[in-house]
Amino acid sequence: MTTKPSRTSDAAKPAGKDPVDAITAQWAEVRPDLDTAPMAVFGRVYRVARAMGDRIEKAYDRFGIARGEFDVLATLRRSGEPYTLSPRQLSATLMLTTGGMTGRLDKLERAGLLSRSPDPHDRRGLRVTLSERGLAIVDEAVVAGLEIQHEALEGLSEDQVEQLQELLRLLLAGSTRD
Amino acid sequence: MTTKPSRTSDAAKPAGKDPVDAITAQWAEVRPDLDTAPMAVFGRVYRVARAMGDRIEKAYDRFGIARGEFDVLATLRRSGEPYTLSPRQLSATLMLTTGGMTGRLDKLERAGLLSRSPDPHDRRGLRVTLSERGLAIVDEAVVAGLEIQHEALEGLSEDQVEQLQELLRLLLAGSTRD
DNA sequence: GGAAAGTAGCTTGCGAGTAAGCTAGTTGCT
DNA sequence: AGCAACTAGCTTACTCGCAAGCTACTTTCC
Repeated sequence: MTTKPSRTSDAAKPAGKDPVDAITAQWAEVRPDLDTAPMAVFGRVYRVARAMGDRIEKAYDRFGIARGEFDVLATLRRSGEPYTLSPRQLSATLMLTTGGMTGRLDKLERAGLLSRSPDPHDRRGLRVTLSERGLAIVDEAVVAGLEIQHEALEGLSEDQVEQLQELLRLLLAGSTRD
Repeated sequence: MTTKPSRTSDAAKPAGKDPVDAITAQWAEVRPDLDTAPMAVFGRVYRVARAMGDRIEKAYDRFGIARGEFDVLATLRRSGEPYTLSPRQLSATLMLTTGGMTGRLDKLERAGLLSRSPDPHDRRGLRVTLSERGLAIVDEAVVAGLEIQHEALEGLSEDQVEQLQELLRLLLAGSTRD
């Protein structure tokens, strides 16, 4: 629970021995010509993303929303008052097609967490606004999500988190370059 | 293409200024009570996972396989000769339901990349075996995927990659603990 | 002012995954 | 031996996202 280094820094080779190590070891055996280092990096990234996604999804369960729906509410929430954005802005921010956005908004509107109203300046457009209930729920859910994320970082010192942050920034830049 | 540091290490605060920074800054404004550090870490993890997944998916296109299908072939490949596993082993390894596995195997079998045969020791079971074509394709595809992953790491020095590796190991442990 | 091009949001059809349930075959207990 | 519990793989119903196409409206440009 506290800041246990979760072992990994005993000998020269930390050899934490996780599933990704097993996979890269297997590759090394059948294809010794390959450099498996990148595979290990991204393999862990994928697994962290998936594991944390699942956990957070489960945490949102009790608010009756899925993760994608939380993302919509959160985007509205952090845009500040009056918690209003257009479907277009939302789908662009969340990297979702307009079709997917329509579906999410339908569900959230049915649940009473937001409302759609016509854009007064452009009759093609809509304005999506967080309802009071939506605001309350997202404010609770974001805390619940952070809680889980915080727990997952307990094995790292503050310095390590900061280091990780910088390295991930580089990695994200490299992964989205071009 | 080479080893451009992609800028980020000029001043004290690297301030690479990426989309995740913008999001956390927004949160800090509307909810200054929240600790947004974990959000930034996992936000970047999600984005890297998604961006790289998309890229690799595209790279596999030219082999006529999707990413999930590659994963099946790769699991068989790295199990070594005779490149045979049961659907159960595959679905367990790939964290896929048996129903999902059936679908993937159907597609791959139809494409001639693997074959299903009865398990001689258990008449309930099957043995899935990589075909010659499947073996050839996965051996090419894995190289193509590594290429892309390697490129994404070009902004990091060898030391940084190693550091990142260790930190990700800790992060994965914390994300899958319990 | 009016046609062409662009933009907003919705609808439809499709692909891929899960969850739940089925059948056939195996293992374990008595 | 015989019945209960388990396991392997498949099927079905459902969800969710994307891609493509639609209508309505706006902007641009002559």
